[in-house]
Amino acid sequence: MLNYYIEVLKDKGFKVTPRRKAIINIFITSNSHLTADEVWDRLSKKFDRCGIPSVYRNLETLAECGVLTKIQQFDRKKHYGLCSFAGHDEHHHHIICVKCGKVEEIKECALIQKRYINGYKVVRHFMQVDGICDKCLA
Amino acid sequence: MLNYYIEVLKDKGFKVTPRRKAIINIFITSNSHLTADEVWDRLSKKFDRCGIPSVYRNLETLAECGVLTKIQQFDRKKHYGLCSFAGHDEHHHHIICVKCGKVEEIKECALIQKRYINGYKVVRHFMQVDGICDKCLA
DNA sequence: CTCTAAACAGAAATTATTTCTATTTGAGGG
DNA sequence: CCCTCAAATAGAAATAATTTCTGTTTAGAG
Repeated sequence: MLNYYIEVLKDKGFKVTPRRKAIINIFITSNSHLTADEVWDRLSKKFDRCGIPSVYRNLETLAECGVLTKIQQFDRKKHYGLCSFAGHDEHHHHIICVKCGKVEEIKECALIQKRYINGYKVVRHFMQVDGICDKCLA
Repeated sequence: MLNYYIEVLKDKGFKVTPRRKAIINIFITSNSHLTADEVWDRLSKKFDRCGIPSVYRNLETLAECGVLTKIQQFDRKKHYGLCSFAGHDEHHHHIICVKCGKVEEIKECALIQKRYINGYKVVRHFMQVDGICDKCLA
């Protein structure tokens, strides 16, 4: 699983550094979305020296690669979740469990083939669904 | 137009204050989405004394009423746009012109009637479409 | 008109994020 | 395996959006 994401990183021309591997692992094991601060906390336990600017930069880089996806929460922090569609070019969005924070991919999309809406030429769109996952429902 | 939004405010049990009327007017005349800072700039020209915390609070209040809608941009500021569906309970999303910033309502939505996706019980969802409006296309 | 909760100003605090500079390191090429 | 260098990094400091706090004002119900 880690190796797959590393390949995505390489493919996009980014270096595979210990921090980046560790950050991906943090997301794999956390099974939830995390903020820069939360990632930094966990990263600090694995590395003696660890700057927060690197965390911000790496999260942004990983999001650029599609390894992570940005998640909209109701605080003023940026949240990121692991995206299992990384590397694929498949159009998709995400659903997030409001209880446990789990992130999954969904393919439902009203707009995938629409080029114009209300006379606007569509440039991009994003959708986020918040829900409660099956485990949390049980 | 202003009066319509004022009614929405009243209906929700909020007071109709000079600042709030002025803020709504700013959005009506700007015909684009604005940040707290931009609203404050314009408000300061109409009122001698004008605190930025009030601007933040009022934008949040107006968004709560549905008079304004929050718009996701690629900076780290909160953006708000006037919503002409305020007061209606009609399900809708927004399309924003990436050139002039105009905001319009759209009804296209893949999820309106879906209660479950991937086994998740859907709590809420939001979608934003970025595009180029007809005027900017011409 | 009076009263009260809501709205307000202004200053100060908070905090997420970015910038800057010097140092280190991954990985391609010899 | 070593050299090289652009990319990645640490750490400190700066930035800037937003919130909190306190005391004052005001909208609107009665």
